[in-house]
Amino acid sequence: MELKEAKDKFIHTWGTLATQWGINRTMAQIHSLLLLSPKSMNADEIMADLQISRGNVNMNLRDLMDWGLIYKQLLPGERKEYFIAEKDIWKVAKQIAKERRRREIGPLIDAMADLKEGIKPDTAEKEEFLKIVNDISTVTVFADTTLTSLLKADENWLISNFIKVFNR
Amino acid sequence: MELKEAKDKFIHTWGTLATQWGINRTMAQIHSLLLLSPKSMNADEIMADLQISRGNVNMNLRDLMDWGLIYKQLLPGERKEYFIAEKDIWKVAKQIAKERRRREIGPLIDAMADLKEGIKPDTAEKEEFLKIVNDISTVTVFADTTLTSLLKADENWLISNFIKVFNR
DNA sequence: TTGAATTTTCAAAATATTTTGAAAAAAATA
DNA sequence: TATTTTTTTCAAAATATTTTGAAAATTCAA
Repeated sequence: MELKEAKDKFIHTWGTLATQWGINRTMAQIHSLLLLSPKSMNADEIMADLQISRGNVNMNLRDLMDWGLIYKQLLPGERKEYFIAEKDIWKVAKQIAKERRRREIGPLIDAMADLKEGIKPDTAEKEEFLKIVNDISTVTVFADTTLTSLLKADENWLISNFIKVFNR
Repeated sequence: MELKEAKDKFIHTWGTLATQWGINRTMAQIHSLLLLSPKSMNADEIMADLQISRGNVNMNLRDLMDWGLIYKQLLPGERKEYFIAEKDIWKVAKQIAKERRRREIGPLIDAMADLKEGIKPDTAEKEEFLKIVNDISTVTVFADTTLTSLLKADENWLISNFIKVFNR
């Protein structure tokens, strides 16, 4: 397998897998392209490389910046904007986890809180309903708290700690 | 807010959020309907309640069983199949985590392993490429290991352990 | 067995999401 | 300021996913 082939495979795999977990294909492809690129790239280069439209590139570069996975780089003497990916994979993983926590767990916590407030347990049925809402609330808040504290921890502590957990 | 209204809100919220994380809306709605239902339900009841087609109900009940979130219940004297949701929210959370680990992390580990095998580091460029693949491999395997060990742990230990982590 | 009840399948339709590309806006230069 | 380059926007088109519903398969009782 040659390098070009391997890179293409990497980009393709990343793109395909991403769709399975709610990230769109193009965003994942641009991300992997930049991850593998030794130098920063501009919109035209990305368009040419992945054969996609300017609007699509622009949109997804924006999303990737929102996710904190790439940075804009202004090169002196260059009009165009260049983009470079965060190469520290631990940071990448943290960013992804952080963003997914915000998107997936946050709204659930809010929704459960609303329901808890809105219903008073004055019948057996309502009590039963509130039991489930409360259970979900507990688990969700727990997951959120756990993830948050993990994300605050630094890499080395994280690894050593979980080697312990794993060896239990 | 009355009970019916709250239940509808719950089902609707669950369904909407689910789409944000790769689970389809109907599957999430059927799941929450069964989660809130004190008794098991058959396909016709679910169809009537959510106003969806038989095929759709059948398909998603099957998926929910694959996820381990609902069980088939054969009632004596009844021809129809009845379905009941796992009500223990800790088990539900574990099942979801387990399934997502299998779908999201597994294929990534495999893909990285393939790339590592296929490329030999005989040039600087290839070495650089392999560095990234290896980094991703490490983080991914770490996440997988961590999740697996967490899933093996029991609820009480899990909570007490993470209270410690959190208080650090 | 047969036939009625129930479940499953799957092509076509409906819906949702992503992508395009050209026009508008913004930024940089002269 | 006027002009050119670059970025952004967004309605329409393309693509992908979900849903329907009727036919086929299966299951069960007699």
